[in-house]
Amino acid sequence: MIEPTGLRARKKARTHDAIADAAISLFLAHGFDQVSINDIAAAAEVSKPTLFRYFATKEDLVLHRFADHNGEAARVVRDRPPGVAPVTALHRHFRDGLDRHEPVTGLNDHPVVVAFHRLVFTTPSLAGRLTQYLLEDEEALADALGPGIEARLQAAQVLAVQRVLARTNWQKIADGRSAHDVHPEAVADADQAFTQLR
Amino acid sequence: MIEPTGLRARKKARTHDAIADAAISLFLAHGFDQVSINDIAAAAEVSKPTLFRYFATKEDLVLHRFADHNGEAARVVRDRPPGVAPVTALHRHFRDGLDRHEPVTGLNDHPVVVAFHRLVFTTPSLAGRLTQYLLEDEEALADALGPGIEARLQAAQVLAVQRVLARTNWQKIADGRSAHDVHPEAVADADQAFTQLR
DNA sequence: GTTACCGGGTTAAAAAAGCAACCGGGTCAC
DNA sequence: GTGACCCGGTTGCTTTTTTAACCCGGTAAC
Repeated sequence: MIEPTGLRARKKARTHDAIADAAISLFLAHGFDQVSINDIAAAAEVSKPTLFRYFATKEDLVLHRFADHNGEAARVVRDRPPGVAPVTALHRHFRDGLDRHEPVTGLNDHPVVVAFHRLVFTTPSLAGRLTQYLLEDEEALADALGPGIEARLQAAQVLAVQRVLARTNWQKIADGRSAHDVHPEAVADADQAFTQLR
Repeated sequence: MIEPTGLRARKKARTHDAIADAAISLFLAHGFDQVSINDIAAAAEVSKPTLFRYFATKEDLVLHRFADHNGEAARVVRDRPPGVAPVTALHRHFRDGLDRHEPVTGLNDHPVVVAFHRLVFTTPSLAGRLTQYLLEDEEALADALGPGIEARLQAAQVLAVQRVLARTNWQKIADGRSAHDVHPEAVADADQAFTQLR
């Protein structure tokens, strides 16, 4: 997967990042609804149509970071080593995420990450759009698990589990505890939840 | 002269500066002939045709700084206060340049300015193109001075004087002396030369 | 109750930039 | 001497970006 490193691609990536960075820092500073698209475009030194060529909606300016994880669950299942059950692979992957303190797991106490999550969870339109992403993820995972209603159900349950685990972790950290401190509980919760899934 | 502050103009100016800065720093580091247009375009993160849309020739990458002074002599004459002779106005303007240690006067000991001048004077194609610029300047000055052969002659003499004065100043500084040290001689030389012009 | 503004989002046309391929002159190898 | 390269510079086509204008829903003023 050697992507083109031409001038065009490089500048596109830079513009994308410039817009996203400007948007998120403005949102964190003043709140989602207090910042207009025009403000962001001006801060990123880009015109409004250009901004919308990179991000379909205002919400996506925030959520593209989650979108990066789009289809991740499905990929984990598809790429699992032979002889490993799908749920086991997902379990391991989630635990790896906890160990690496990945933001998606909620187990990250970096101030900007915490602030970012609070922004998402406390802004209705963002939380709403985020669930849309989760639904797409769910569908992809279902396809990876196979045909039939059982696959669909399992996919829904897995993503529900991950969502609850992540929110629980984030809540503990938002209450002031450190990621390191929370880690054991997070692992225990995950182990229990995933074991129950089988 | 309120120039547009739109995005287009701003980015154009930035691209222009990026190309010029990349070019000059590469030229100073490795010499004019040792650096190719492709090197400069790559360093400025710009394509070759784009580079040539901003600068007509390789030489102009260096000389656009002189080009900024294009028509300056003519402007000084046109804008002189009433009752002041053209040569007097030019004389004063040159002396102001000396006092402000403007690079065009040669009386500037900043290392990159000195290196820049050496680059120009020791590279034949650059020195050649520079005289082209001087000729245009001369014509403009002649027009500002009025019609007829006398105006043309005087214009030629004024620019010749300025050129010699600047080169003399630069030579002294290239020999290791400081601009502050050379300043009195430079003023004396200028006063003598301009007085003789009348 | 319209009038007028503001915010998210779209459109069409024109400018700018990128890319690839080329030209013409020089130079070096063989 | 001819074939292969490099360099300065150009050309035509495509992609990207800007600009200004607009649509639509909400909301505040009068």
